[in-house]
Amino acid sequence: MKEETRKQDKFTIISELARRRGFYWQSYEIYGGVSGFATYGPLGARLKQNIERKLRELFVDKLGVLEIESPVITPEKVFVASGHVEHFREPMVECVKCKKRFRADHLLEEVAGVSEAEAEKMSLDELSETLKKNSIQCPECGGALGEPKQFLTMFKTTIGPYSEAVGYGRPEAAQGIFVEFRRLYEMAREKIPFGVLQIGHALRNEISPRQGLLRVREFTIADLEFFFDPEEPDCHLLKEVKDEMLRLVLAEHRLKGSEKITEVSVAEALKKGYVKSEWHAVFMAYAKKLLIELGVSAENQRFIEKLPWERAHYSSQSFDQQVLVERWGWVEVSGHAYRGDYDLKQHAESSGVDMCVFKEYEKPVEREQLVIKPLMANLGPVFKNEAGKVAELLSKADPQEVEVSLKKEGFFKIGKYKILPEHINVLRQKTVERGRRFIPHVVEPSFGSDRLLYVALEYAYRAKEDRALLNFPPDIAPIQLGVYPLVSKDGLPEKALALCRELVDEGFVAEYDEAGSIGRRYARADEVGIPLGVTVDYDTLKDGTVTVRDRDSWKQVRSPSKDLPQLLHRYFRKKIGFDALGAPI
RNA sequence: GCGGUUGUAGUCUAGUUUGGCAGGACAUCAGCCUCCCACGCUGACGACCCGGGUUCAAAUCCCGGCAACCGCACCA
Repeated sequence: MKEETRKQDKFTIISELARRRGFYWQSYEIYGGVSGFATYGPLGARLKQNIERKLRELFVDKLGVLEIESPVITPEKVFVASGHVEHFREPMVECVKCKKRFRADHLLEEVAGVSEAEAEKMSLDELSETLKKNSIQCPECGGALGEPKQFLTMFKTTIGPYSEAVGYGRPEAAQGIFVEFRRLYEMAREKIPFGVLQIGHALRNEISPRQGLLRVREFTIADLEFFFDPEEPDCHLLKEVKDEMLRLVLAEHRLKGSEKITEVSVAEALKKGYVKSEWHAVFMAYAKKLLIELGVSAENQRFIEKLPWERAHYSSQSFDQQVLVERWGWVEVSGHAYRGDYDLKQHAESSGVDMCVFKEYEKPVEREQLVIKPLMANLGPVFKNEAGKVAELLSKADPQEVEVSLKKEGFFKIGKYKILPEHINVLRQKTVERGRRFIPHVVEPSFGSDRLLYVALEYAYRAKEDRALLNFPPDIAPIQLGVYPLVSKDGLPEKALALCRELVDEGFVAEYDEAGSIGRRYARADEVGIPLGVTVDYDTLKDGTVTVRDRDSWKQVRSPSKDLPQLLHRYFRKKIGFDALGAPI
């Protein structure tokens, strides 16, 4: 891209506008700034809250998902169990001569022809050895390579005064949900399926974050872990979104080097097996609708299926929801991973806590079961002090086998012990199974708040008659109303200020402005995306009506100020449009 | 992390070649004007990325750091 075009591209314009008007900027500016960290100003903080509120409305209010808030600092054990300590790192080697750094595993793949799967499994020592064996040198300058080192992309810290109590800043909010699964399951009244949402900060020590809000080291993630029974994978919400169209870039096409878009309905995507789980597909549909509500039209969105080696270690199928932005092309705004039972299983194993759920059958299943009961009175005298061991072995034996062997041979050999019929009772016992125990499967939609905010900004940006305008959807606009006196004299300011207070009292985010000409104030308001302007003029003094101005069309309607609260509430709830706010002028 | 380019009020920028009072525009604030889209007038506020060096004197030259942009690399 040419320097000139870059100067005017939307990323530059948005970044400048964001800084100037207080949406966001780079943190720690007074000390020169630190890349990968952003501070949200008054407008940005509010915009972000509004976007997150929409996530809550969608998932918590409508779908009944539970929301929690858990710590960022996490003891090492958790991320050892989750696999992050092992996988959230890159082996790097540095050239001794030119100091360039390379991924050690990638070098082996490219230069020595080691397969990707193999290279990924290697330890540092193995990598080092293989590099030496193949006498691999710096691909840039031919210099010698140093020892490979791990670059861990999690932030490491210690908990309390003991250096051995290692902790990490979480790179995702999901683990905070998995480790609390038992309690959350109880709070869901032990009913499956259910979902848990967490919106909070996550940390990733990116090597070189350079894309403004799109890649920061500390960011806000909205992880929704949805737990369901893999044997009953049906989603009751499917009917609501089955006809929603999804634009998919499938792995099979990507493997052939194509980014062909397959446009199918949710129902079709499932039928054709493009998306493996109903819940997965349903959440993708909701994600698409959410982005539309944030101002990103369908044709500027797509879901790209991750290739096996691009997927995170826990995932068996993943789609990234991407949005087209001007400077960088397609960028990820949400990830949709099928995590299976990976995480709960890992935590169950590491912690020793059972992560199974119990699901009652509609009708209990009666089952006749073969049971072996050792008759200790008879075993004792024969095996003496080994009798206990024999009994234990018997409890592990397959009853079926025991019975068959006894019938056929007249005895059953277990280890070095010979069991005769009189040593045991073989019973047919009726048991009633009332349900099933299993580890739930998880589908995870995971949104990056900061990225949602950036795309909402970029898609809201319009240049109109040489001035900037942000046409946020009214329900995410950081400021809802601008209230103005037409001129600042003759009692109009007092009247307007009173009206503004009244509207704030009614629960609106309204701002009063009397500085400069009315045109200038409209322009100022447009630039931060205030959807409606309410202007008090001389007619207001006579008949109590005010003008309401629409940010996008600049149209105006006239309405009695006393009707405003009710009308505006309906407008911001999307019950009525702008024209219904009053009489045309 | 590497290489190249760059860093002047909130924003855009002049000045850097050749060291010598840092200037403008927009925005903001106060006042005037103003009956609906950045009008005009008066005034005010406000900057040389940070640290060190050379020099009588540094925005300017040199060194180091930080940051941004571009390229490379990286992005579980």
